[in-house]
Amino acid sequence: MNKYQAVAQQMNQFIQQNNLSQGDKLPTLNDLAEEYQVSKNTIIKAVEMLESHGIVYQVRGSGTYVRGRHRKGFVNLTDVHGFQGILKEFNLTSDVIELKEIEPDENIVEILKLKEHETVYYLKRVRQIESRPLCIEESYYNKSYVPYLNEDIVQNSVFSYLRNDLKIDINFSDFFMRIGKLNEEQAGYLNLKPQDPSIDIESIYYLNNGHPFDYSLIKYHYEEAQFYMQGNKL
Amino acid sequence: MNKYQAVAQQMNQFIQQNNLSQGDKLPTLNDLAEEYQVSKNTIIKAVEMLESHGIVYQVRGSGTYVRGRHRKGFVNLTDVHGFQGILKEFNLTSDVIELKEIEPDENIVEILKLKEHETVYYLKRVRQIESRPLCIEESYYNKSYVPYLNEDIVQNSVFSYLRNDLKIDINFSDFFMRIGKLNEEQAGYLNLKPQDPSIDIESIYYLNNGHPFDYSLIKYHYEEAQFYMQGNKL
DNA sequence: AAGTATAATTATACCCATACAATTTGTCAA
DNA sequence: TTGACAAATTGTATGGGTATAATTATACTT
Repeated sequence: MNKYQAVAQQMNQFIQQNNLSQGDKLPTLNDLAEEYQVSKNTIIKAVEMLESHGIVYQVRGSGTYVRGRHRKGFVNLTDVHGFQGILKEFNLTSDVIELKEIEPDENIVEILKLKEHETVYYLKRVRQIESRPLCIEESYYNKSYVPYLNEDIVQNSVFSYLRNDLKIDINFSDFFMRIGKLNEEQAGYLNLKPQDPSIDIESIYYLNNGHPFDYSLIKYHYEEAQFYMQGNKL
Repeated sequence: MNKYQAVAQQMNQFIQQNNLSQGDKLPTLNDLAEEYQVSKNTIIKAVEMLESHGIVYQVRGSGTYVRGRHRKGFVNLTDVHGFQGILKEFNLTSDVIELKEIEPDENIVEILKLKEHETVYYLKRVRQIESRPLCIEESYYNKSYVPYLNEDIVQNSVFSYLRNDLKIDINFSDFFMRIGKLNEEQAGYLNLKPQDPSIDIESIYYLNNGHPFDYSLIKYHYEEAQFYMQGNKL
């Protein structure tokens, strides 16, 4: 791991363990550089990383301060695979509806930039929060990049499997959100009525080389799901 | 303006004007540094800026590439006050319902960290896209930071007034999103029925010194509004 | 004594130069 | 076709400056 990442991680741990909150001041950059035995620019990069994750903010001429913690119960769209994890304070479970290898339709081929006859893993899950249905998720993974999946893996976090075991790093992602309607089957999974609204989020995840490898369509329970996101300085 | 901002702006212009699209390769960092007559560090910072705005992505060992343009018709939550602007390809108009100076309730006082007897501007607008109602917006501006507003200003973009005239820069912001329901008055403004769903977004905007100065609650028309956002590398 | 302007100090932001590391891509030989 | 190697390109780390905003201390005035 790189120095600035290691430092950022340690600083984050320090903040969490000491339960620092909104407005608490951190040592100056010079002191931090001294403390962690790195150069000024490296500590700056570490703090920038924490800043981009919404953990601290910096004020020129004044110092570096801790940002208020996010409200609980909100799905964090900013930090999907970052320091905090999604809704980690709650008990998340999954029912796997379907997992199979398929040759997908044109739409998916286009989105994932698949070549002729390339296949994908199709995964359909219903995810619960504290045993209440939260969302229906349909995902397509390019099999060239994700060569193997099984029920065990998809029962838990697919992303941590990708990161920890396959050493796949996500570079960036696109999210599209709108309001949809539930059909009968979907309503059944979410304990709602057909024609009830749903929060539909399409996601496309890209690898470090800029190639898309995962397309997901998630329908969230409109009463259970709340989202948090964060804007940073232009 | 700083060098790296100026360079980023020029590079962005170049990308837009030459209509570069997904996967198009930019010159190497060395060449760009040469071209714009800045150091390698500065060009790196400029490219990082473009990257964080979702305009380009970088692949180590390979080069810098243009990201695909976002779908049209989506409110860009990533880049609220950045290069692209919100829905600038559409005709956005506003009806000002109310603009007044008030002493707000406890909730607002808490969120905006107001001192005893500090007042705020309260602004209520209905915003239309291509003459169709898009959202109802209620905003509270801390009068200590936004000393003056009038109907003319709020008819247009409040943010560009803040940036260009008051020299107020936003450091970061929080967004909370959930599904709400419309009451009779709100349904009237949006041409919907009472009890219809709405997309509710709460926003808090913070100044460079970390102080919140604007709290907004927006109810979007659930059929008109679609949102785009973007995740960046962890 | 209290408030106000001014100066000094502190702290982050920006810019530059350099060195080397890590990754991808192209080349060439076996 | 494959593998090894070289070249190209971005990423990381360090060190040194200058600029600018915020804070604190000082001096001054009333």
